[in-house]
Amino acid sequence: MDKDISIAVIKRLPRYYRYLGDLLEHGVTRISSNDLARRMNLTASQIRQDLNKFGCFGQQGYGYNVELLYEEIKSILGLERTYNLIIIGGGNLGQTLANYGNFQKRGFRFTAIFDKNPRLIGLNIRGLEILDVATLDNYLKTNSVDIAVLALPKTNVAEVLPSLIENGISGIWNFSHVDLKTPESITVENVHLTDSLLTLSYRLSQNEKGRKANGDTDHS
Amino acid sequence: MDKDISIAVIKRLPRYYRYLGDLLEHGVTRISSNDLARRMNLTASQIRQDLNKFGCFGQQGYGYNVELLYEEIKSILGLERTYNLIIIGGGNLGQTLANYGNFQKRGFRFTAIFDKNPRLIGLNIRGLEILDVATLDNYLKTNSVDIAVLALPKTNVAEVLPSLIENGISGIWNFSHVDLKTPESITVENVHLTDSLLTLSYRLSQNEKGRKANGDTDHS
DNA sequence: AAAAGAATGTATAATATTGTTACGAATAAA
DNA sequence: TTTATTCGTAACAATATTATACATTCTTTT
Repeated sequence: MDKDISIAVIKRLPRYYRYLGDLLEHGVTRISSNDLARRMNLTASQIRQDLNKFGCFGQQGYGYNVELLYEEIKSILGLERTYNLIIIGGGNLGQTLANYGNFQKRGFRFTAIFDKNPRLIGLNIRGLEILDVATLDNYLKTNSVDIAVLALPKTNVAEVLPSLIENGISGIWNFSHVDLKTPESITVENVHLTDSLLTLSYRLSQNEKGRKANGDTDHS
Repeated sequence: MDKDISIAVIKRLPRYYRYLGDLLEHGVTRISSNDLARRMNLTASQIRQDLNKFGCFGQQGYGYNVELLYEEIKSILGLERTYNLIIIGGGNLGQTLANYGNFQKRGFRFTAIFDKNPRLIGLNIRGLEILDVATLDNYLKTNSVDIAVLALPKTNVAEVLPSLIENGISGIWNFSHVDLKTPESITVENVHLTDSLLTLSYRLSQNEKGRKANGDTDHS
C-alpha cells in the first residue's frame, strides 16, 4: 500500500520530470541530489526525501542515473499509457488547448470537441470537428473517454456535468470558474486563471505597500 | 506592518471573492461564517481566522455584510486600481487571453500583444494589433506597463526577459514552461498547464492502482 | 585489494502550517 | 431587559513540511 504522498511532493514531480528531461536532452547521464538541488533551487535532502517516497532510485557514491530516474518519474506520473480527452467548449480556450502539441506529445489525445453554439459546430480544429454538445451523452456511451476538459462558461457547466458523472468519466480538467460537485471517484484538477491573476495582483499590491512604507518612514 | 499571511490564505482570497460576488448577485445582504462555511466547504472558524488576518469585517450577532466584505476583499486583492498588461506571444494562447473578457472586467487592461512571427504581426485581436517583438523594448520605455504575460514557447523567453527586467516591469504572468530567473522586485505568477495535467494523470493512475488493489485482493 | 571519498537513504529534530475548541464580548432580536 | 446569535481571538492539537545528521553503500583511486 502506498503511504499517502503529500500534495506538495506531488506538485514537485512534474518539475523534476521537466528538469530531468532537459538534462537528458543535454546528454547528462548522472546527477547528484546536490547538483540537481542547485539547478532547481531546492535542498539536496528534500530531493532525496521526495524521490525516496517512491523508491530507491539512486546509488550511494554515484548519484542518480538521469535516464533511469526520468523513466521512473514518467511511470509514477502515469505517463506510460495514453489518455483520451474530450474538450467541452469550443471557444477560444478549447481551441487553444486542442491546438497545443505538447499535450499530445505526452500521450494526451484529444478525441472530440463539443459546443452548443451552431456557429462553432462543424468547425475543424486540428483535424477535430466540433460536435454538437447534444450528442455528448451518446458519445460518452460509445467511446472510451478518460478526461473531460471543461473550457466553457461557468453558467453552462451544470448542463454537461451530470452526463460526465453518469457515464463514469475518470478525470476532469476544469478551466471553468466554478467549484465542481462531483463524486469522489472523479479526480478534478482545477485551473482557475482568474484566481491566478488575482493572486498576482494581491502580491503586486503588497509589494507596492511595502515600497511605500519603506519610502515614508526611515527605520534605522 | 502586515504580519505575513500564509500562501494558503492568499490562495483562498480569490475564492472568497468569487463566492461573495455570487451572493451579492443573488441579493444576499448578510452572511454568517457558519453559512459561508457550509457553502464553501470550509469550517466557520477558518473563515473567521482568514478574514481576521486583514481586519475586523464582521459584527457579533450579525455576521458579515456581504457587500462590505466583498469590497474589502476587492481592496485586499488590489483590485481598486487598473493594471496595464502586455501579452508576449501572439499565438493561440496569447490571443485567447486577450479575448477573455473577464480579465478586462476586473481592471486588467491588455494594451499590446507582441510576436516575432511576421505572419502574426499586424493581426488584429479585439482591437489590438499584434506588434513586432523587436519594438518591445521601445514600447516598454514609452508606455506604462504593469504586468507582462508570457505566452510564448520556452525557447524564446530568454529573448524578451532581459528587456522586461531592465525596464522595471512589476509582475509577470508566466504561461511558458520554464522557471524564470528574475530579481526579487518582480512578482512572478506561474501557470504551468502541463504540470497541472501531469498532476491530474498522477492522481488518476493512483486511483487506478487503488481500484485494482481492491479488486485483486480481499483484505477482510 | 584496501583506503578514501562521495552520495544516498532514512531516522530524528525543528519549524511551519492548518485546523479545532472554547469562550468572552458585542450585537441583534424578542 | 433578556436571550440568542455570532464574531474575534487565544490556546491548543494535529499535520505537514523542511532541515539536520549520520550510518551505509557504492565508486574511485592508488
